[in-house]
Amino acid sequence: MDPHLLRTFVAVARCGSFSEAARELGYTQSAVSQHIAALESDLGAVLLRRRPVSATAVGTRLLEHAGPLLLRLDAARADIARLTAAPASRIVIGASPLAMTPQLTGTLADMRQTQPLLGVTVRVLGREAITHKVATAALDLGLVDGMAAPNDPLHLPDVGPLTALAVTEQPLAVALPAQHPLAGRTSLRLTDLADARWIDAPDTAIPLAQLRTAGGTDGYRASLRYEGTDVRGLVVLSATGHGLALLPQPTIDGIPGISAVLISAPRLIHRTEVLHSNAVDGPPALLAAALLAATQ
Amino acid sequence: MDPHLLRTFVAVARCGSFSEAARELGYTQSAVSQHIAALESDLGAVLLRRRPVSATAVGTRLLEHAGPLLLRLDAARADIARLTAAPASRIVIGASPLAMTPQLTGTLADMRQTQPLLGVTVRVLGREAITHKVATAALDLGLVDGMAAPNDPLHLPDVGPLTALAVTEQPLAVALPAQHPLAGRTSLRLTDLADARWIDAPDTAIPLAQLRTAGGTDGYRASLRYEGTDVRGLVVLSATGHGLALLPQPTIDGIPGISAVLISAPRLIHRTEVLHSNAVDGPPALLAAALLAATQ
DNA sequence: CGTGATTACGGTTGACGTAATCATA
DNA sequence: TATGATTACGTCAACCGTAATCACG
Repeated sequence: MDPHLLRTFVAVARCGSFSEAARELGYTQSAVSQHIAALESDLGAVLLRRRPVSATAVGTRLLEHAGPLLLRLDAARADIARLTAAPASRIVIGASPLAMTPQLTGTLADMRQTQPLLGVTVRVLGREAITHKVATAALDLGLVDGMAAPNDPLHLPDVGPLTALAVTEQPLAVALPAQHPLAGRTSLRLTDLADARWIDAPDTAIPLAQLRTAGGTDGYRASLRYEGTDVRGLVVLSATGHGLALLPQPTIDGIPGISAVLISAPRLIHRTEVLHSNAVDGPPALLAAALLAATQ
Repeated sequence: MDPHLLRTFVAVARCGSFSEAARELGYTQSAVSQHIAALESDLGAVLLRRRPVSATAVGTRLLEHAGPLLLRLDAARADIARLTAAPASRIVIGASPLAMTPQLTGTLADMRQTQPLLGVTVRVLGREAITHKVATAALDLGLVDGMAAPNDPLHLPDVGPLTALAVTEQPLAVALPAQHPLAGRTSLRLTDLADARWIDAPDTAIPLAQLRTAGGTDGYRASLRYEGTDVRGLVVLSATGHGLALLPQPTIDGIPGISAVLISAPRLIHRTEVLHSNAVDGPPALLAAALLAATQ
């Protein structure tokens, strides 16, 4: 189970073609064929059906292992490189849309005044992408938001020794169109909305899959899938009755046409965390410390 | 970053000796030396100090990556082998001490009546060991307990695509000696006990480290460390005033000399989960389903 | 000095490319 | 028949062992 072979395997499975994967990896068709043959003989199972190429049951299972494995391997490489290399003067921050609160951007502004030469890039991404990219050093710092029980850490994929620190906890609210029958309420139980129509915006609002897990039901059906990372667009959709969305209360409060109704049960909050490789020094760690200090 | 090299590296770091690691791995001293040299040149950093052998800062960091990485690699191997091999008639169950409730052992007894030929082994272990061993197929089924927010899954190390299903949720209680001033209370806030003396029994009761995380304080100091997996021994220690322990309420209720005082805040419960490789058939999956069905 | 890590060197193995062959849409 | 996977084979590098060397206690 050489990582090279695994890498080839995932490439072939993704491309659906030996030759295409070979091109992508800079190998010959033959080498790819030999890689797959080596893996299959090593594991004693057929991993791929050929012509057309598709993963068998065993192959599919192996893919579930291979992804995280290769990610962690890249993360380890990148982490060691980060320790070895000199600290950069440029810093790239990845943030999920709801993590971009005025509170956080404010402290970032303060930070820049003390270190004006620091080149800063902010990149808005989905939550999983941020975790992966922080681990593999494609980002210096991550700001991730999500839903959790009070004082509970977010459930982030385990991609290596990263430091996650809570920055904010805000109440959760449903974005209801102003004319919605429940719009007048001050609070609601989440389960009361299990049969409503929701907008599934996994990279922006709380993913519906998470609501189902938290509620233990298979409700929270999606009327619309929203791909992308723009909060305003989601709010506009919600205001015009396309469906509900679960968001931090301050984000939706005061927006015309929308009523923010707090979730009273189960006890869940919206949480933002800073994510970085747990180096003690360097601009990312300093900035993380500043964000943490500013919000406590 | 060949896994072979990583494996050699962790062996050397653990043994504190190239020659000892060579013996353990079945290599020559020379091969081990070459492995370490290859790793160091690949990563461009010195990983080990020699004479005596100890890990450098970079080496220590690499060790943090290498452990989980190699574990996942073993898990992937074992998982594929499990899919390929015929289902065994023997089943090995790993359980953390507090997961061994009459409720669970009862359903296991029922199960044996329907499948009397099934050879069953029960092995009591620490939580981490169970997760690792289920992932690497050293166990067919795991019963793990822990502390969590209501309806929240346990925070288990991510060692691959395992299925974790909730079996029980029980209230948490502190085991107080009967003569303790707070023993008469029906419930307590956990933070009120932050300055008390605790027994740190990470493999039996709730680990104190977790209490600190949940409470956000660095209290809950240990007066005694209890290694091992025997609940009765822990209770005896607690009854004779050696320190407090956090346990599921039913476990301590009714034991003479001990008062079980419920935890009212923060909202935390004791949860038990069944853990198994998510195969759909075979004895482990059937047993997991039976356990789940019996407790809902 | 002696134990233990490193370096030198050789044999074997394994990996990849070229090219021929096979199989399937 | 054409595209694309497999097999055959040659070359080259990588790996590990033997043995000599080096270095620290």
